[in-house]
Amino acid sequence: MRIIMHVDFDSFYASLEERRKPEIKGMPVVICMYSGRSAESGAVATASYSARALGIRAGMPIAAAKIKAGGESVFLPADMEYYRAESGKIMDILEGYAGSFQQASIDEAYLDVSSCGSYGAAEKIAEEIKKAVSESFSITCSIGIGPSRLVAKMASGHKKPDGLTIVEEKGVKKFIFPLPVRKLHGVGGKTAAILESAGVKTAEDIAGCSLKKLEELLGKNRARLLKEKAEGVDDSPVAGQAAKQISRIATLKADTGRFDDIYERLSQLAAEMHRKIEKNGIKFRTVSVIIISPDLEMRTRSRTIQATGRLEDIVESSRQLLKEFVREGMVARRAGIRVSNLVSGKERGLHRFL
DNA sequence: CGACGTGTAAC
DNA sequence: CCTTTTACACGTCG
Repeated sequence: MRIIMHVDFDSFYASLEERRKPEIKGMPVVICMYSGRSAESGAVATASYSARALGIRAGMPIAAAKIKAGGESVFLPADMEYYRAESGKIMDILEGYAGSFQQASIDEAYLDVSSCGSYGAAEKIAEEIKKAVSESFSITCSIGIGPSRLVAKMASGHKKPDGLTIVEEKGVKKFIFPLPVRKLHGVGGKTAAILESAGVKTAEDIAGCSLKKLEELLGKNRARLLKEKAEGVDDSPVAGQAAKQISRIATLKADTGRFDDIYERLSQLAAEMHRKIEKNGIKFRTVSVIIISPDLEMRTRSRTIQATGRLEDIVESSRQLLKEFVREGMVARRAGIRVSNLVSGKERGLHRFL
């Protein structure tokens, strides 16, 4: 039987800024992604716990957060380079405690600690990790331990910040069943509304629901995946996975339908993306252009070509795709670029044999 | 089946 | 007033 740990750094960006600027410690700290179109346009990336107490949440417009904040609070621009560098150092420490390891995002990781033998031993490791991370990096984290990634993740979310929650196999149903459907990973507002209007309110309701009925509500695959989650079933291994797509998107200074304006920005994004592609030795077959209109609707156009890693191929494909958008009279608030159908650099492709 | 466009979700 | 990046599912078309 496996023992999996999920480690989640508490309000990570805000915690790093408080460490850098001790004078703001304890104040409501709001880390912002500024879009650059006006002084305050943008969204909240992370709010410290004292900022959350004021009702400030990730994803909220900065202007809305400022209204909630009132007086004594600190709004800072996100410094992603710094956060990524610090994250990398912490992840290196965590990896040392795991049989297998998977970084799930900049501030989350899964550790397979099965080889420690017992939940008691896993708890000791978790305490050691908290101590090491706190001493070396001055941040707290919340840790969940369970028999699967699914349960470990839900456990880490149970008590925050600085929490440690253990859910053993025998306690899984008791832990999951009372949860409102919205709390299950993969259930957002839309899905929750569908389920609730069908009288399905808790994880236990999902578990008790026939697969057929659930499929009518959500479709075949989502129904199966959600039922497994509600029942606490998850066999997915802790293992890194190759990326399947790489994208870059940016907000434009002003809404525009002009080819030249959008093309200039797409070219910059393509160059940025290409550095990452080079670094990873990746090739791709599909290039997409993403346009977000002033009413925030997303549109994409894509084109599949011969496997390539060249910047010129990204730029040329995106030029053609953007032409289509402009011809259709599309106006852009934001514009971006994506490569997918990734092929690892060494693979030459099956066409050699066909 | 592969390609394409959209929707949902999480961080 | 409304960021950024990634993943997955689903419908449609040829």
